[in-house]
Amino acid sequence: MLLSIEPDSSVPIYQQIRDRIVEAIATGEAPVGSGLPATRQLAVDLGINFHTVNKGYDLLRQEGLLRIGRKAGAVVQRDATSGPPRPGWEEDWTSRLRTMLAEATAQGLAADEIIGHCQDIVAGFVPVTYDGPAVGEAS
Amino acid sequence: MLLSIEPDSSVPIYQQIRDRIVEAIATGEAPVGSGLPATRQLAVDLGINFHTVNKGYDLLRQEGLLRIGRKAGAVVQRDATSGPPRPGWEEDWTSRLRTMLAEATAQGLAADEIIGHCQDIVAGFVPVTYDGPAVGEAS
DNA sequence: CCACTGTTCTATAAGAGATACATCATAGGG
DNA sequence: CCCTATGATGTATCTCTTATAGAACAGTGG
Repeated sequence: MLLSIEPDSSVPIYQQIRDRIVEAIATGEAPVGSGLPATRQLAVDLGINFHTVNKGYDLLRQEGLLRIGRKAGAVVQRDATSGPPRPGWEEDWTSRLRTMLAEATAQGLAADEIIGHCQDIVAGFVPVTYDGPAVGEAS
Repeated sequence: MLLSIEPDSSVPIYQQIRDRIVEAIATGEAPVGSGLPATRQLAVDLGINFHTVNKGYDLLRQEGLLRIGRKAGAVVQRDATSGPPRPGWEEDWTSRLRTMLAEATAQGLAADEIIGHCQDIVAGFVPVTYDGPAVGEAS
């Protein structure tokens, strides 16, 4: 897990951490069951405060993508087998996606160009499936 | 132009205003050349401060989607004929889209489901074309 | 005892509102 | 016809609240 942060960006650092990890889950770089770095360790690596990392992890926990425990640290949890997303997630996500696609349309991108971009991006992702041992689970 | 705002949302009000207007441009509800309500008027209608509205309008101006003048107020400007988006826009947009699609993948949505959502949304948009008189232009 | 996470507290910056100022259009009087 | 008054609009400055980021401390399990 190697992620980089832009300290001078307008998006909060904890949001950047959350985004990069979400992308790592989608690309398969952080498969379900794999452990993420400890909050303080990652904070040192990024040169930021560990509380900021903690906030990013907590966001992912609220989204059901992470399980945080003392023993194993942060473990990627969400997959097709761990139940559906929390209620209302799909509506919220669709709404945000709508805004994003509207922006592209307003900027002059044609419909097929937009869909092409989406396909290119999704093609780089792998479906989340859990094929390893129960890392972080009680023995 | 009828737009509603969620005052208790976590996303800033000025961002909501910007998002709703972007969507209105994409759906054709606010075609290029049409005028938006005056900042103070819209602020009264929404029950918020006019400065907040002004900030939302200013965002759209920076994105090249709006032209603000005393005479005609805020006028939708961006279309295919008013030049390309500002440099770096497409890279930034693609990056944000990537995060959004990764989120859906991590939540368990299949690739074809994601693309289907995108197609459904884009199908509700109309290409931005300017077919009216030069509203707000010097005579 | 060591390695982790969780909690509480404190500066700094962003969001939202209130107020005051500058600018332009239009109407009315000279 | 020109000048000025008034209203509308956009712009700038200030203040209050909240969120963000950082620092020190406490709790928990191996």
